[in-house]
Amino acid sequence: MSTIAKRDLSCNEEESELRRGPWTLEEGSLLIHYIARHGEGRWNMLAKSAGLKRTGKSCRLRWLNYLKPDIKRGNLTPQEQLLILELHSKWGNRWSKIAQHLPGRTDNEIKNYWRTRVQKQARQLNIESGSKRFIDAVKCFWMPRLLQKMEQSNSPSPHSSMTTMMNLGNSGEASMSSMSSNFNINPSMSSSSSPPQRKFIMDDANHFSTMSNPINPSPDSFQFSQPLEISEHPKSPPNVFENNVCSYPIQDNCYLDTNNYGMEGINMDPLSAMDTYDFSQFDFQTAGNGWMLDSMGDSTLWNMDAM
DNA sequence: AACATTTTCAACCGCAGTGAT
DNA sequence: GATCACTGCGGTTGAAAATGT
Repeated sequence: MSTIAKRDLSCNEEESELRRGPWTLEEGSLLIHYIARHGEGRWNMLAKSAGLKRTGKSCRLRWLNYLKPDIKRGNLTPQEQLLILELHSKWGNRWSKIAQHLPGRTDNEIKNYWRTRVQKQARQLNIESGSKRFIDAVKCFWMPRLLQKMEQSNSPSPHSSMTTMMNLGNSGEASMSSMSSNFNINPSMSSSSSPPQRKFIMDDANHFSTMSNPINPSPDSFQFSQPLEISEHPKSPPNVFENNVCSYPIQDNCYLDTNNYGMEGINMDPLSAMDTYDFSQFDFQTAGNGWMLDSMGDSTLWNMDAM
């Protein structure tokens, strides 16, 4: 153990008494009640004062990742997954920063999601998870599928969930817009029964809406409560975004232009993208392991249907 | 049912940044 | 400016749970 780690234990004479490993209910209860009375912070002192035989660090982690009342539990929604993908493409492994935009989700949870789900996909595609190829694949397949799932499960109150989720920064430009400003989700890519084709549109007022009929927009829209933020990230391929027109860079010098409000607009669905994209660059490992069918469980998004 | 393998995720570690002394 | 204590972040680990054979 390093000297720093020893220092973290703060009092060597107490080192042997410090507990490690999984927290017990009793410890959690002690921590909750202490914080309820005295608030959080000053973790080393808190640990001692609360009578916990834990390091301050351990207390902080347990509180922030598990015990804090506003922690959201359960699977990440498609909306949240989509946001993680998008924000990661901009900021990389800035888990804490990404978590700030997902209320109730912790950096640890997002990090775990990325490592266990997203990187797994990358491995199975035989591409590096941070590479441009992977980002392209995410945008061409995963994001449209997530958007479709969002649309399919368009719960009774999409407004509230998306408004919460989209409560981003205020530097002025859209992040979700890069993949959702206006493009079609073609249900043919995954379903034998075909609901009407729908479009995702974001207007100048950050209204993010879906439309089954572009002339007569449906009411199932939601609004970004603040202008969305985008920031430079070297790993992110360039997006062209002007006047709510999004062009996807799907290959070098080749863009999918979503500048079309009509039903004949260019599809962004995976099947169509497949027609355009040169997938010979991917070394798909489809034989034997069935990754496309089973790799994501309920969140199987890159399935054989889509391919 | 039993065992093996894989997946998940809570917890730990080391490091960097910051403020106080 | 040097040192120390503390906090927060990102990477990693390993036990438990889930899944496969």
